[in-house]
Amino acid sequence: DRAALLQRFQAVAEETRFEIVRRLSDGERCVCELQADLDAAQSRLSFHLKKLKEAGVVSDRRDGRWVYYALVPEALEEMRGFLGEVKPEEGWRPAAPRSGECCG
Amino acid sequence: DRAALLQRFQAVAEETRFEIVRRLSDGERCVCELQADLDAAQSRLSFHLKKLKEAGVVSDRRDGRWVYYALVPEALEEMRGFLGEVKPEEGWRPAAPRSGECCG
DNA sequence: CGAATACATCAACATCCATTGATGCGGAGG
DNA sequence: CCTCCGCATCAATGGATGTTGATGTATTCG
Repeated sequence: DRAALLQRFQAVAEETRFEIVRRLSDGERCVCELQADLDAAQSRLSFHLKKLKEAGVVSDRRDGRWVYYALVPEALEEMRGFLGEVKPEEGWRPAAPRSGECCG
Repeated sequence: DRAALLQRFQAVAEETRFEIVRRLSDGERCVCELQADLDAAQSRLSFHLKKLKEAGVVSDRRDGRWVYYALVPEALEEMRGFLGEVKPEEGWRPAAPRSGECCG
């Protein structure tokens, strides 16, 4: 789904969430750990983690009173796939302006 | 550079610009072509193309009175690289809550 | 030159989005 | 139970960002 893919890019393309994703790179973390790492208010993290989860970029798991967040590999792979598809292999257009009026 | 990388994600993570990138997938296009394809106002496209260019995602080339925009493969590859790095291979953390207080 | 075309830029406005502090909720433990 | 802790949610605020219409600039052509 194209809208879902865009949503994932939007989720990652924010400073705080970008850093969260990097932190989750080497395994799951609970909110309070991220809170300490990023020196961010708790409600702020909750907000961003929710965005990431809604976009399908992370998953959450409850263990006692802690909630652990982890990356969803498939989501990242999907984004990677998009970037791979659009990347121009070698096929360039020879710049042929439309005949007569540019955009008839 | 980490800030530059984030900027690239921010550039792509917007609906109009996302579509522009898709359109540029099969070669360079002038603004008026994109304008027709996306049915968008000219000043709107100029605004978004500027953002993409500032982020290094596209390059522009002037030919007569037309300006052609094209994707920058290295930029897309860099983003791809990031997603590949953070993607958890198989290494999960066994969820060991911090001893005593969670975040001492 | 002067007119027309392709595009960039600007200011004003609208809209979305992140931050903050307060409150709510559920689980754990005395 | 009652309380503390980890986390989610909410309303209000503020700042960033996209949209629109007008104007500016460069280039081509008659």
